[in-house]
Amino acid sequence: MVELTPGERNTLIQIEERTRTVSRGAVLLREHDRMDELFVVREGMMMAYVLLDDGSRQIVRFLFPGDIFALSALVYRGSPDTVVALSTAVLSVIDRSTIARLSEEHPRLLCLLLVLNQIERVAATDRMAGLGRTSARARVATLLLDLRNRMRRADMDIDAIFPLRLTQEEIGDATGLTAVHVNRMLRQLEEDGMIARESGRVVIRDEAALARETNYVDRYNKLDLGWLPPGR
Amino acid sequence: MVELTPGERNTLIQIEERTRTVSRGAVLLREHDRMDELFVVREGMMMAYVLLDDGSRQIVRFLFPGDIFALSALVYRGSPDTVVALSTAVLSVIDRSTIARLSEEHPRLLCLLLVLNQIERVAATDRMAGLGRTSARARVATLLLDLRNRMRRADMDIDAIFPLRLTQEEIGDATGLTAVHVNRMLRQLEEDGMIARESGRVVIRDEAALARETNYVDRYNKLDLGWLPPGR
DNA sequence: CGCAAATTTGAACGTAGTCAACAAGTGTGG
DNA sequence: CCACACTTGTTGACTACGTTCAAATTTGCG
Repeated sequence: MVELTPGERNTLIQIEERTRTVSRGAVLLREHDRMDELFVVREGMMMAYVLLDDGSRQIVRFLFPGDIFALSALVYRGSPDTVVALSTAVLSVIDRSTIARLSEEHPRLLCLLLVLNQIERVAATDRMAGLGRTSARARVATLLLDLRNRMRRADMDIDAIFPLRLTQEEIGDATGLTAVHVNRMLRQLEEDGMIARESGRVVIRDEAALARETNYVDRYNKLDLGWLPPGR
Repeated sequence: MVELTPGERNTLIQIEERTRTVSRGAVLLREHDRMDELFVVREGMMMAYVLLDDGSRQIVRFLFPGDIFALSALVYRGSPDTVVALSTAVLSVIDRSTIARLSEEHPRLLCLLLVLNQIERVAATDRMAGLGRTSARARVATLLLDLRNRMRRADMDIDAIFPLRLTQEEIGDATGLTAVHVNRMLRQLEEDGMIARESGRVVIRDEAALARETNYVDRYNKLDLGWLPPGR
């Protein structure tokens, strides 16, 4: 994204030194839990969700290598959401006081944090538009494309085939649908030749057609970071 | 929120010096427009929305005094959304290079920017949960409460009565509903004695009951900013 | 005052939800 | 290594929430 200076690179390595491994299914953080650390995903896949009063669940974010989360520890004592590992995952653990230090010693890195935040914020509005204004079929198609692309960013071996690692219920909780209806939509996409499924893996058979169904935009593209201050 | 140092206060005043007034209905920024400035709302009310291919619209954010927007100019050249004034509004205009300067001279202010970002991100996940997992009635009720509270933050005169300044179509575009259904929900809330309406103004008649319908959380409360670096 | 925009209402429709039953996987302990 | 239990996926029938379409009414602006 940006060429880092040796000083910045070293600082990052230092910051990300302390790691923790969580195994598939483990709950890293529960809603309302006290928190005072941030995390960076190094390996694996996770998800963040909220539970509503009536027991229903909304998955608000999937996390892949490179993603920072629990940044809300910078603002709230209690976690706004629950974070669970969908595969065994390795995390860097960062104390929130580190951010204060960073802001003074490496202003450009803090600006980059702001940049990551913005990318996410825009991605969040995309999801909002999807939830509010698109069909069940489009939402499922969008999720599949998004997951594939984000897995690909971490593992360039992934191309048309990728491991889904989600139950249909989870897909539903991410897209605002029921598991039953997700099943029907997947089936439809399969019958229409856009995807195939084989024991937990999804095959994208006709990416162009699938993309035409969706409102998916890759927000990690076309960045313009010309305004950044010089690195230290 | 935080006690600013005189130096920080002066810097902020300087940064926010350049203002612009936009009149009701004016489009400040159009989706995909080139942009290289940020804005802070000083007075008035605005909204940001995206248009989907099929012509439908999703309002992704309402803006009130104190809100910063077009921060995505720090990341993208083209605006991800359209921003329109819902009332005559006064804005501070900030060049994006100012953020770079700020990061070097006033690290704590940049941290506060990060904090604002986080508040918004969490509010965005609330809205996602609302869109994905709550009834039409709950969404409308949540919007009303949210708008009232945010107007109140800028104008403490506002209590149970507030000017809506939105058409039912706009409420629909914010909540993922049709104008027709919004009408029915407003009517229902009115019949149930929770609200009343009088020429563009809404009266909250039973706030407790209304709140019970919603998943609304005021995210500007209970902040914990103990980690911030010292101000300069 | 007149016109366009916004609201209101009713009726018919359709997308997605609910409920239920069964099949297929998956993992675990004997 | 198999048997059993439990989770996940699949399918059908029925329901319901919200949409669509259309027309009448009200509101507010120029």
